[in-house]
Amino acid sequence: MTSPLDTVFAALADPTRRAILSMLLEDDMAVTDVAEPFEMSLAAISKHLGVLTKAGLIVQEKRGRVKWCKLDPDALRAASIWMQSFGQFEAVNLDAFERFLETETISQSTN
Amino acid sequence: MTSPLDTVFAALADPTRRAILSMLLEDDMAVTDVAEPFEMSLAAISKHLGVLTKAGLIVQEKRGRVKWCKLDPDALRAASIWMQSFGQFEAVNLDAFERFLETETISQSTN
DNA sequence: GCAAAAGTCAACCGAACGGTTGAATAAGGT
DNA sequence: ACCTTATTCAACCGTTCGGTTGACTTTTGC
Repeated sequence: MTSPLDTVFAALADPTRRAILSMLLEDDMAVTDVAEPFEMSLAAISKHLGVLTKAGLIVQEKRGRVKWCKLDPDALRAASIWMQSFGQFEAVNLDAFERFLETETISQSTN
Repeated sequence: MTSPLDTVFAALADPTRRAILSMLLEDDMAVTDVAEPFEMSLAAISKHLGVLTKAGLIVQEKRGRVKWCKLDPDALRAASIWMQSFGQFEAVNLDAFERFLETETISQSTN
């Protein structure tokens, strides 16, 4: 048996997939549009979206010939709850968080 | 370049490693004692501890011939902060959390 | 009706993962 | 000194991962 946390964390372990989640945080997107900023094939992105879907992090809904991807925060919430057992995290420090997101973005673009 | 989040989430993606973290949450432990409840070789556990160490989730300190493992919540905090950008998580619901930990433990023992 | 667009599928590839075993190293106990 | 305990190392093995390519399906626009 594999716990849902296995798939959620495994999905989050890839920088491309985290970047996709960030993009979807801003707006729902079609598969092709998700793929556009990346330097890899559409098929590769399609696979990544499959991983995110299986992990329950996004949902995909086909309308016409385009498949829309939208964030589904429930699985993330479960994982977040798990993590908070360690370290008794205080309320999010937004300053630290923004600095953090910035370095994340930079390290992505230099992949 | 690989982001620290890559290694943290990858480390968390394995149920054995999450179980080890749970154990270390209660107390610092020697490698042999960490290995005891698991049905795999000591070498395998040693590898898992290596992964957790590289991810910064634990620290290992050798004293005499035994190597002590203790939790290091800093890396987890960073990952947790990242996750909280999705879903605007409210303060932890402790009831839900305990139910959750329970199912986690069960799904582990039936591996 | 047909070409183009959106997306997936299947086969393949090299690298990383999770485990094993057996040998090696280091420190303690007596 | 020597056996035991604690832990790692190295080599190996099968499976999964992240990517590619090329063929395929479905929908749309003209």
